[in-house]
Amino acid sequence: MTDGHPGGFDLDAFLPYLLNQAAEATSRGFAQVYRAEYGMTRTQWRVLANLGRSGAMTASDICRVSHVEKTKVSRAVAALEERGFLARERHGADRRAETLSLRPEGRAAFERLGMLALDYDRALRARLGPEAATLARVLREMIAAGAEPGG
Amino acid sequence: MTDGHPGGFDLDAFLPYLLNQAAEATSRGFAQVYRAEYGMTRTQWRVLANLGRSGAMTASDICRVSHVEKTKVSRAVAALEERGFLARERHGADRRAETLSLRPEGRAAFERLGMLALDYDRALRARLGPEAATLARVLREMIAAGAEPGG
DNA sequence: CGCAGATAGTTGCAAATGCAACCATGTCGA
DNA sequence: TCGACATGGTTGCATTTGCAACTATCTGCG
Repeated sequence: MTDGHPGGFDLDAFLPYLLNQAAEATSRGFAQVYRAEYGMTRTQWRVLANLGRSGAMTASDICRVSHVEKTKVSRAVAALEERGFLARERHGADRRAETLSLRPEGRAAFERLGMLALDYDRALRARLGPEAATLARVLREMIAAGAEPGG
Repeated sequence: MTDGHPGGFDLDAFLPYLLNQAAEATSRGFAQVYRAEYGMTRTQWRVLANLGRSGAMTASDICRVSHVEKTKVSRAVAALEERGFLARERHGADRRAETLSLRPEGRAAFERLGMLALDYDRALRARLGPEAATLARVLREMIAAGAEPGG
């Protein structure tokens, strides 16, 4: 499949590369959907999905949970608010933070996209066969563990 | 971990999301390396790695093989050439295309980074245990198949 | 031949990103 | 109570990206 590599490095076996390619390929497909339907960015979709899943939370909660840079979250939140998808409310106990929660429009978008995502995922899993479940489990473990060799 | 979702969509089981998180986490770690050592971009590293693996090839070959946008490749190639890492040569048969090949500096960088990547990958696999091999195989299948449910 | 596409690669421009700097608030210990 | 430092969030700026043109070359067909 590949020719000899002096140091023995084989790009086709390098996990970060494989993960990136697979992630890019699968994400690109679904990106079409939320982009066409709602003109949303990948980050916006991720923020929406997190809020849809976990209910009200702060921006830094989202950062922690989704491992997305805080400026990315900040701007996605601003965009989603602009569209009326979410509301911010000063957090009672800590006035630096604000509690984010989906407004009806945002919830509707989340539910519609959630349905489409489910379809997408089912199709993907159907193609992968029984190993899809293993894949998902291993990925979850990697993410939970920090996914860095040195971490 | 998650509460009930109206449509049954579960973000924690959504493969594109999991793949992205895992890819981001693993790539970020290695990005430190080629960034610190050579000030390279992710795309530049990928182009370098492809050239290092497959020898001389054209930019569009790289696009096809690595599924990277052609403008990204174009700019990465320009940057790598600027640093003296690669040479372009007009393709004999097709004068639109140019054959890219690593120059000694580029090859040296590839070999050094290849070694480091190998270490990185080994550490990652050690953490994952026996399922690392399965993971790699499934990812390769996904990539080969286009990785899109509809494809 | 000569013209209608395809394909290789670059460029312009708007949008998205990363990083550091920046406020505002909160926490903790002397 | 005060000052040092941590944390939530935003903003500025340079870099990177994506997409749509655009040039140049190639291919195929009437």
